[in-house]
Amino acid sequence: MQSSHRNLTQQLVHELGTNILAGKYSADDAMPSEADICDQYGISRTATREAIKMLTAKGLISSRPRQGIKVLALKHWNLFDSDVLSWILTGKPDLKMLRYFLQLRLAIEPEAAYLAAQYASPEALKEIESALARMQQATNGYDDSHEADIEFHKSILRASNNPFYQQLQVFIETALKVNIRFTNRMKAVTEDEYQAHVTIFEHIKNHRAQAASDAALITQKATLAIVDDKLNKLKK
Amino acid sequence: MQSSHRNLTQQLVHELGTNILAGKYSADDAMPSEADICDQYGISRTATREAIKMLTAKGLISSRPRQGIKVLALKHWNLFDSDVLSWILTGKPDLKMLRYFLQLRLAIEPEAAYLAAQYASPEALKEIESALARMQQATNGYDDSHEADIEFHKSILRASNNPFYQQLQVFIETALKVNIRFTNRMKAVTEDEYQAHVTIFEHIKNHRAQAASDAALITQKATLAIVDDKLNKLKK
DNA sequence: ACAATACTATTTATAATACAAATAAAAACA
DNA sequence: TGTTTTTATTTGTATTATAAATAGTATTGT
Repeated sequence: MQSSHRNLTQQLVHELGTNILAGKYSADDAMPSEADICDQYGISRTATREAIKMLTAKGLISSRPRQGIKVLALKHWNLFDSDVLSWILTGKPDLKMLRYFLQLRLAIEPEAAYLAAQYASPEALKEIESALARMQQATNGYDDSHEADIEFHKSILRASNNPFYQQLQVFIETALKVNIRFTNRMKAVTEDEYQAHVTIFEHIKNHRAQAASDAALITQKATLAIVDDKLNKLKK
Repeated sequence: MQSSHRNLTQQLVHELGTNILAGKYSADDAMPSEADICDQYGISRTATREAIKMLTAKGLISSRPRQGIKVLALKHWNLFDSDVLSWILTGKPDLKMLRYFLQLRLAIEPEAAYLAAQYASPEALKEIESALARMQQATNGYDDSHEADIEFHKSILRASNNPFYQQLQVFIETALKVNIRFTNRMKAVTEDEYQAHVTIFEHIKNHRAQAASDAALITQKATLAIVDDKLNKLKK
């Protein structure tokens, strides 16, 4: 178990969480009992149980007398929990997972742009604009373009003025990171991509909600189409 | 603390969770310490700490030495956690909250219908159809129409074949329950509403993805417009 | 007077032990 | 064979003790 600034319980949560997401305990009954975990990691039952409770709260496992600890089915997992999302990222997501992410981004982001155009505060607008500026600098090599890209998408969610959309920031961030990993570009964001982002921002700034939504939709559809295509070819 | 079939830790999680969502500890430092909670509910530190860890895992609180336990800002809460959603429902959500729900449903449900039209399995289609049948029976007074309505919307999410959309079943269910509470209808779902649902199903069944999405969108927009209107009038 | 440092008190973090409760599996029984 | 009882295993709860972290206070040196 890696040493760290975090306490024992949190370290164990992280360790077991990554293992579960990596499918290490998929053999159904392969999840160790409380006592096993204590032995294996050399820590007390107190810390172990608290870690187990945290994973239970995130929907990853169940823990009952005599039955022991079991990894639950995927449908019980809190997939929008930021820890769970970070563990997905650790666990080598495949193309299918990328498609799942894109399919939800396609729903979320255009509507978030719509809401941002309606409700964004001046401060929220400034945040979007500053992320955009960082992207431009990055095309000149002065900044990390992908980081700025992520910040742009997150700032629109914040501008939506809706706590549910705001909560989805980590989801979108993870989706973008998975996407970046697959497109495998060491290269920065292209000029075309940057211009598409500028268009979205201009529409938001000028309160053209439907136009902002449409502009966001187009990019999403294009990206998803490419991945759908790849997956269809793989099937053959 | 209500007695129940659940164990002490789970009872305490529920108790504290509902209190937090009800804004009982909003006074910043009003959250009691471990020792206080033990006294107040007459239970051991073990059970108390495990409950605190579960609430921490859901993003509701933080707990650090010397600082004690604090309710975190809304943006840290895992709003898509099914427990948190159930506690929102307990906590008398207002019109603004209903709008937040509707704004996200507007994004999710049309796209879910789109995906269902593309990917639904025969079994998934049967589930949608059977929910629809229950709605029709309900117009004749033989079933709970709202329950059937909720089941209809959830079955489309399941049919999407995407774990993220499937995970949002509890969110949509909660959104519908909040909506039902506000429209305050003792009456069943109307014939018009039922027909709108039939249309969506037919499009899904016949793989007309865009038509299914559009049909789902129309109802959502109408509902949101009504609530937006109410809120605007309240501001004046 | 001020800044840096050391101290102290409070609260959570971890460990260890003991026993209670739940329950799956095995044994006894009708 | 089907039902009931027993048993063994695993988690649930309680208690006590000590360690670690840290906000607030006091001290010290300049």
